[in-house]
Amino acid sequence: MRLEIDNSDIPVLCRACEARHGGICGALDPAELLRLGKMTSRQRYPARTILLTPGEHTEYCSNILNGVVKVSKLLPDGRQQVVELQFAPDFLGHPFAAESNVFIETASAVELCSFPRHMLKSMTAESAALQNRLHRQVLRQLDQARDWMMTLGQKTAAEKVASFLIMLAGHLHPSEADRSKSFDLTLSRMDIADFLGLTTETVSRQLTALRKAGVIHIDKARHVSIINPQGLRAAAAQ
Amino acid sequence: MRLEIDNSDIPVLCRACEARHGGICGALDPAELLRLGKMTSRQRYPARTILLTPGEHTEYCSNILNGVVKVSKLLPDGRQQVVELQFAPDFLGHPFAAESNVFIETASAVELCSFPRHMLKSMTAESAALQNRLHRQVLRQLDQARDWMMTLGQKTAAEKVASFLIMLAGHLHPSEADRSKSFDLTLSRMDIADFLGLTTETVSRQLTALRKAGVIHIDKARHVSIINPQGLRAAAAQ
DNA sequence: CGATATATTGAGAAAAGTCAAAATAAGTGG
DNA sequence: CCACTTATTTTGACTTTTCTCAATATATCG
Repeated sequence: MRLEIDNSDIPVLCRACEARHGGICGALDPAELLRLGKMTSRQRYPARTILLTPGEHTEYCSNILNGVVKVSKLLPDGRQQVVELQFAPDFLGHPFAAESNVFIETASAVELCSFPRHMLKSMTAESAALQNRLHRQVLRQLDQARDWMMTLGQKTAAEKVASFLIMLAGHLHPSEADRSKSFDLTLSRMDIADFLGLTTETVSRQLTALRKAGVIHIDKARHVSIINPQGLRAAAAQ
Repeated sequence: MRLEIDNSDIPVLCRACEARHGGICGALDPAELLRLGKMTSRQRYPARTILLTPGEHTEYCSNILNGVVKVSKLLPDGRQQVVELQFAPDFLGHPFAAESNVFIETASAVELCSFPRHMLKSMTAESAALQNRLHRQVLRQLDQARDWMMTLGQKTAAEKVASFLIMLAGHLHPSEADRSKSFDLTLSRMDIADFLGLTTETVSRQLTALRKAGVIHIDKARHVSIINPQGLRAAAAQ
């Protein structure tokens, strides 16, 4: 049996999918993929689209195909904490609960592959590998959340901003070597501040300090190049 | 068939276990419980026992039967962030990885029910219900971690301390009504500070402020009674 | 009861926040 | 493409919060 015969069983949508192997779909065999593919729709959202608000019900889950998604929590008085940034090929949504307890918004232009939650439910019941993959992603998310708790609770403003740049560079350019990374921030100073537990002014001042120290270069406020990765790591206390 | 016949299949150890129904064992049928029970040992640890350090390998997982377990992360320079407090009947350990990336220590006298990690691995492969329960616990832990990120990033020292007391009261007296809760702090001021991203002095000052405001009563530094639960919630910004 | 660890309190220093203004970037219609 | 408007970012001066260091008080343990 030739490979392309196998491949022909895979939905066209999935064959071209950048996220297929890394995301939860990597745990599915062609038959399962076909079943899921029939219920799936691919959608584009511009930056700053609200995808879900706390208390809102949804019957859909998604895979992130590209772009950055911002997950945050709100206090009654309006204070906001960004609790996670999600990148392709992350799974987005709650496999068991219909009601969201977080605020989910696109931070850049985003493409999602969405499918009904009940599909996920029935497929996890059949495929231990799928549930395993979902389980592992949540463990990874928990670990990241804990790392961020360390940043939020113990680090100084300068260390927080440096840590943020390192984290973002790692997600946007996972394969590249350390030196001279260059990327778009996507998030506004306000978003970064809400992620780091700082104010926009403090974020701006710390970015300026890193720039003046020759560690990074900033172009038009949103585009960052890391000139001295080692210096940045030192500034992040890592 | 009488109930006690069913019950006789359950290991003696498990029959008397306070955590059986709430913890992961609640997902197991008597046969599975018996299999796991044979590999299980119940152990007591005094307060401040180090259970696992970052990088250390372990081939065991546990259920917490009672007591409080402190999970923390360390920075190279010694700064510490407590990233979670775990209570009975939580599952303790990583179902997939042998190497720990956190520092785990008992915060009070603790009783654990430990079993080999490979047992968990083989049992999750067979029982979707067990994997599901583990998966749900991690989702709950992630949600708690996110709530704590909000506390760490956005709240003032006063709000952090009030939030901590509410959280602890909820875990130590889950069934009781709100009014006049009374409990032991278990953690030192240092531990609380490392959990809240504050210093011991600030924690102490904020506790004193709550005491002087008539919201709580403190006895011998470690025993707290909540006099005005509503005032405490208001102080926590929740 | 004394010794040691833990917690509280006070005074001054440092970090980050607030408010206001200026500078830069982005969006819009001619 | 440019001028104009609006939003975002940066910078400065000052305030507040929390930290640091030191002293005192209180608990815990043998």
